[in-house]
Amino acid sequence: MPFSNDYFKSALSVDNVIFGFDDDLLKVLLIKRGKEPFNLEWALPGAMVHPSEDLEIAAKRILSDLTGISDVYLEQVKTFGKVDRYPEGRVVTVAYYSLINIIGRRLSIGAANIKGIDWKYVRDIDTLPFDHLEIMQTCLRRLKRRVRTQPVGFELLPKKFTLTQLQKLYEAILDKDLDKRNFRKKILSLKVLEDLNEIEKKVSHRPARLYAFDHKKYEDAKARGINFEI
Amino acid sequence: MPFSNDYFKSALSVDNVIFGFDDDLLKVLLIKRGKEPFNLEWALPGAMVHPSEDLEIAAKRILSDLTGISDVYLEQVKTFGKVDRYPEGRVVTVAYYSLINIIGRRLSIGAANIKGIDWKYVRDIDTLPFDHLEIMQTCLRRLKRRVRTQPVGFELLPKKFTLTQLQKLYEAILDKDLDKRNFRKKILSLKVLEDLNEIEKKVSHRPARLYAFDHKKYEDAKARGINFEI
DNA sequence: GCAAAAGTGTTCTCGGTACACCCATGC
DNA sequence: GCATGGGTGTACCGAGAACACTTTTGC
Repeated sequence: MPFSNDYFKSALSVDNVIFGFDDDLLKVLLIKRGKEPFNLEWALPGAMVHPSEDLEIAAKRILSDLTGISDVYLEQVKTFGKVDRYPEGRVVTVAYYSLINIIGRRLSIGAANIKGIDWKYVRDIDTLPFDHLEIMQTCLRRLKRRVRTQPVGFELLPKKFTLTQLQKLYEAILDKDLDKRNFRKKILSLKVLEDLNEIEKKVSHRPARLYAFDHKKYEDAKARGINFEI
Repeated sequence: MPFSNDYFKSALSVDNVIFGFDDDLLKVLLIKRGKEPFNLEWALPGAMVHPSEDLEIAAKRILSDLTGISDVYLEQVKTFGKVDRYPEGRVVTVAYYSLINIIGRRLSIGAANIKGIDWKYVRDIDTLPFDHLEIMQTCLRRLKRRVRTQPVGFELLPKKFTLTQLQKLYEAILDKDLDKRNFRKKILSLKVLEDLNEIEKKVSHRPARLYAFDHKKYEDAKARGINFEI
C-alpha cells in the first residue's frame, strides 16, 4: 500500500447508512461485497472520495448509484478514523445517514465490485464487517434523537398513509409502544398533516383515513424544530 | 503539492474549538498563525493527523501541546471537506470541541509555526481564515444543544463557585437571560451540586454560598442525560 | 445609610400521561 | 355475526414561567 510519513496520504471514504421502513420495522440498505476483504459479506455501501469531490457529493453519488434517488436528505453523522479499522491500510471514513421510502423502489447494483443489494431488518443485524456495526448503531442513535426534534415520516412513508402507519414508524424508530390517542393528539397538533378525505379500500376492518404531509408546513416544522416527547 | 488521482492521497487534519468561560462571557482559544497562508492571523488550533494516529489522539495532542491539559472531554462535531476549503490542496478536517476551565491556566505556544496563543471572546469573532468561522459556529451550536441534555459547568468553572456564576455561564452559552429563582430551583433539582457551607469573602455585598460539583452525581447525570429546558 | 448582589415561594398554565369503549368493513 | 383494526375524550399531575421583596455585606 502506498503509505509513507507524508501527511498527504491517508485515504478517505464515505459510508452510507440508508434507513427504510417496511413491514412495521426499520430496514437498512446493505450491499454484498464483491472483493476482499470480506468478499461476499453484507456491508454498508460506501466508496472512496474522489480527490476533487466534496464529501456530501460523494455520499449522494453512492446513494444515487444504488437507488437512482438524488435530491434526498443526507446527514453527516460521524467520522471513523481508527488506525486499524480497515485492514489493508489507513482509511478514514465519513458516515452519512439517510431516510428513504422503500415502497416501489428498484435497487440496482451500482458498481462492479458489488454482488448484491438488499434491505435488511435493522434488528436482525448483529454483525457487519470492519467497524460497520458501530457505524450503523451510531446512525441509529442519531435517528432516534432526531425524531424527537424534527418531524420524520415524509421520507419513509408512501405519499398517502394512515395515522396507524405513522405511529408504527415512530414505534419502530423509538423502539417502544406508544398510546394511540396520545400519539394522534400530538401528531395532529404539529399541523404538518393534510387530511385527504379519503379512506383505505378493501381492508377487512373499518377503513382508515388517509393523510399526506403538507410539504410546506413539514419543512417549516423541520426548520424551527419540534418537541416530540411521547 | 503531492496530489494525484490516487485515492490514497487526501490530507487529513484536526481542528479544535476549545471553549472557556471568563468575565461572564464565552471565550475560544485561538492561535496566531506563523506561516502562509494567512500568516499572522488568528485561527483555530489544528494539525495534520499522523498516518498511524487515531483522530481523537490527534485532537488531544493539539490540546495538550497548547494547554498542557490531557484527560479532557473532547467531542467530535463534524468533518469539513469542501474541495477548496484549503487553498493549497485538498485537506479534509475533523472538528472537535472541548470545554476547559480558563482560570489559572498557562498557555504555551505548542509548535514552531505558531506565533501566539490567546483566549478571544466568541461574540467578538466575526471572521476567521479558511472555513474556521463556520467550524466554530457549528461547534457553538453543538454546545448550545448539548447544554440542554447534559450538565455543563464542571469543565468551565473553578472548583468552588456561586450559583450566580453558574447562571451566568448558562446565560452565556444559551445567549439569553434566565430567571434567578427558576434557575436555582431547576439546577438544585438536578442534585449534582454539593453545598460547601462556605461563603464568599470580602465582597462588598451580601456574600454568596459556594458550591462544588459532586463528581459522581455529575457523571451519573451526564450518562443518563438531563432535561434542561429553562 | 447606601450600593450591590444574594436569597427566597406562590400561582397559573399547559402539555404529558393514563385509560376503555363503540364503529365500519370483509368474510 | 365475528374478527380486525379505526377512531374518539376526559381527568390528573407535574414542570415551566412569571413575578417582588428582604437580607447581608463593604464602604
